Amino acid sequence: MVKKTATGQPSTDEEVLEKLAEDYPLPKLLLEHRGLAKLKSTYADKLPRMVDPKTGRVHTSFSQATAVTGRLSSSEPNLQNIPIRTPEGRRIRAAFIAPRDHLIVSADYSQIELRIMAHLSGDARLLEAFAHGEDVHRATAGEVFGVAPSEVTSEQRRYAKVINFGLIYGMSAHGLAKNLGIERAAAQSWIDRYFARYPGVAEYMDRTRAEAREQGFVETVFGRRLYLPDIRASQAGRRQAAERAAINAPMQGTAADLIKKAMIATDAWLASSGLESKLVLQVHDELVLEVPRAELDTIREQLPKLMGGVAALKVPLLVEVGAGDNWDEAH
DNA sequence: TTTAATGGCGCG
DNA sequence: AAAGCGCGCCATTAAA
Repeated sequence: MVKKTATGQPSTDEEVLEKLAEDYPLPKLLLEHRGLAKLKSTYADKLPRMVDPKTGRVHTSFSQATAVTGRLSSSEPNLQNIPIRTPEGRRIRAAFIAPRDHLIVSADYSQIELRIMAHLSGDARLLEAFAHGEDVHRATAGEVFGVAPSEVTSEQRRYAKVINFGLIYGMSAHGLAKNLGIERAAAQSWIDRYFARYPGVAEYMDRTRAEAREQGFVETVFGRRLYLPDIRASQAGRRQAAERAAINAPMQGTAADLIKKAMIATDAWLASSGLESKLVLQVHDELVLEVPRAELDTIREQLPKLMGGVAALKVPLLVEVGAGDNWDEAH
């Protein structure tokens, strides 16, 4: 039976259409059309109309008190959802260009939420993987599949990546099974194997759910709270949704705290150093700057140190920097 | 014409 | 019944 929407209508979302595309030619065409229509209406048609005639730039508005986890949100236009995942979408991103004699620099925290999970859980294997600068998805695959990291196949790494992300979101065996296209029981056994290899993470998840239930809130590393009114709901669905939010919020929220500290540190540094580089955007785990070519080496050297040094967690904070004539090339 | 709900989908 | 967190915005439809 096909998936239903909230109002009981048959769903035509991407997952359903991909499935139908196995048997019919039309769904594929519809997906293509939808993807292109999305790019045209939301970005290609819209953004040029939002250029401020006074500055020649697109100016977003950042809200500091919208997202419950402490993230900023961006609107009118939202510049935190500019496409990057498809070649067609990247052409939109490439339209964000640096002024003459400047470059766009992007500096993003690598695997920030998984690093925070390692910090919060204190799990020995996870801490060690990050301490040694390992490819964490590969390391996880090695543990879960019982092979040496060097023997991990791309398929195994893909599985491990889905598991790692799933953990951050409080995903169930059902969700993992659907995502990987495997049986629920098989998904559960992967989760069991994960927790057997990373017992600190399992304890952390239990501890967080218990804390949420007892206190009615969870906290980030820096103490910002997310209240969870549904954590004791009699309706299981609402209660489980609150539990997933409780699992996710300390990780997403701590990441938000860290990048806010990084923004403050970056602004203070640029202001005090006489540099002409400017912070122009924040995209959750990424800072975007406009940098005079003459300052590129300085920014490349100093910015990762600055961003990585805003807090001393039990794992190093790695920052990846890219530069280019436009925002796409900066990645 | 504006507002609200809905389904869908762009990003981290 | 739902089973994956957090956002904002599009087109469409219906109501105000």
